[in-house]
Amino acid sequence: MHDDSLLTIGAFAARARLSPKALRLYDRLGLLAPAHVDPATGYRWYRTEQVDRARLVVLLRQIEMPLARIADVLELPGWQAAEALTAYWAEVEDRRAVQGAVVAYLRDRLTGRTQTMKYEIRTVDVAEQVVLTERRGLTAAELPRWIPASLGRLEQAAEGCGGIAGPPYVVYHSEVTADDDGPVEACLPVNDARAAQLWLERQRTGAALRVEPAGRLAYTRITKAQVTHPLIESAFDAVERWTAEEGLTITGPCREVYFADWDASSATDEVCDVAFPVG
Amino acid sequence: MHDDSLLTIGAFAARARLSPKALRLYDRLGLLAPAHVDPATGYRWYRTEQVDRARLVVLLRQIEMPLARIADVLELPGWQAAEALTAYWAEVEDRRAVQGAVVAYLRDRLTGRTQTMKYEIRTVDVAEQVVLTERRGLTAAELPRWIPASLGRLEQAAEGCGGIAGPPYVVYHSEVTADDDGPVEACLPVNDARAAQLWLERQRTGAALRVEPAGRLAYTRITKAQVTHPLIESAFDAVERWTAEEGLTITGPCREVYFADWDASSATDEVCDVAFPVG
DNA sequence: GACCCTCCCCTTAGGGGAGGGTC
DNA sequence: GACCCTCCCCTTAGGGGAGGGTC
Repeated sequence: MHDDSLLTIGAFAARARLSPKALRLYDRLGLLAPAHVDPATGYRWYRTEQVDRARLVVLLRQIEMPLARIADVLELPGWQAAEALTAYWAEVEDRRAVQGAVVAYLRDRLTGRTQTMKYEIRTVDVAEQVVLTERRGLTAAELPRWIPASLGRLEQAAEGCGGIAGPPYVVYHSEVTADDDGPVEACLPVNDARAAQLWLERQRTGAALRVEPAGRLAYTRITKAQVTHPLIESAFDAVERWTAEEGLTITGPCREVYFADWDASSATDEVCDVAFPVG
Repeated sequence: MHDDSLLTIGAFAARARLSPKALRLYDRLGLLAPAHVDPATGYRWYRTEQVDRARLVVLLRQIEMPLARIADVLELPGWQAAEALTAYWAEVEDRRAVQGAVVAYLRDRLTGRTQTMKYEIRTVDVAEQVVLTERRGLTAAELPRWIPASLGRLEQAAEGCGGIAGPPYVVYHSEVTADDDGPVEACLPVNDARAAQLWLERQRTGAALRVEPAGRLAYTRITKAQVTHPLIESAFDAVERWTAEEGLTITGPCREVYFADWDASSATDEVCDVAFPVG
């Protein structure tokens, strides 16, 4: 009746190393339709050449790519498919890097705060700076949205103020607790203080201008994966403990200095200094 | 009516950084029961001290630990909880290592068999060996179960044959294809050929004794993550291509030599040599 | 008015059947 | 007799409502 070279669903499944159940699903989703379906019996018949495509699906499922995304990849020509694969895997690895940081934090916490996490602490002397700032009372949950938005506005504004003179940073004027945050200040050093003054008077935005005094910072450098609650707290804790051990005094509120391009960084790239002014 | 220090589900959720929906689920699963439930209204009331436990659940969910497993971890004392966490994460990393190998293979395949995967090929001269063997026709799907079972039996048997004289290996007497495998032979070198002969006559098991002639092997060393279809095929391919390039001739069937303790190895440990006899 | 309650439906990728034809 | 078909139910960790009380 039908072509002898056609395979039943069971035979095809065995060749492709997957189950008839899976094949019926892939058929229904349009991912891998049988070469022929008997209109009377509903029997599915597959062609031997379809095994390659089926095997590819099996492999992509092995790396847990969702079927919808697999469908997209299957439509792409080879090299673009390889790029899509690479992009997908990069997402997976980034997520895993963040999770790895969480695991490190948890291990510490569960073993009873033995704090085995290692942070390398350094100090740096910074000169006086004129900074454009925005200030606001925020809860911890609002921070991840507000910080980029505020820094974005400040960068925009800096163009009229002689340009950006250094990396943006965020100052936490009250204790960084998880339950409620006090005033938070986004800061961006600018080159031209007088232009900034004039600009502010004209614009009447929420921004302000102030002078950040020269001083010494104790800091530790962390990766993008670590810039998240509650991980980042353990970095702050580490700097605080270190200053105490060194006999230094904390002379101001803690801050995060974002020295790298956030969007261009991957989870394991260092992007931020967690710092306290010390004396 | 109720204690002023109690929190509503909404307030508690905000502090713990999760949703009321999630809290109701955790309540139902017995993972995190409210301190008090009003019998008349069904309102859930949480105590402030419960926030820590809730935060712990949030962190464990961030690393995608299943709720059932989280429930177990929560019952453990601190250091054991840390061990359970470590065990869980090791599983995750192992799975990811295997998937990483699949990604590498796929990248090659999708970019059109440019075969960018690098295998370091070496040769080694092996002396004549007396080996205890089991032989059987198997499909690829049956291999992962049969190999360890067979080698287990041979190890058992080797005790009566002067002990194990070298790493076990598996010989594929027909082409290693995915669709159907021909005869496969599990081999274990033993020290005492005469004892083995006597032992075999007494036992009448499925095992046999033969002499593996001395010769040269071309091989590449692979990790546990790579010992899986279809990855391992690309390793065999690489060895085959290398022998052709070197002007060598393949003089016998290919084999896998398991030189490391399989169960004690992690996914990224090297465990196996993929080899061809060459002349 | 804002908050809380209990259903109920939905999502992913199939596996495990039941009940009934088909090679 | 072994294989295939189409339902139908089940699993995870919640999110999105609807409809109706509660602070």
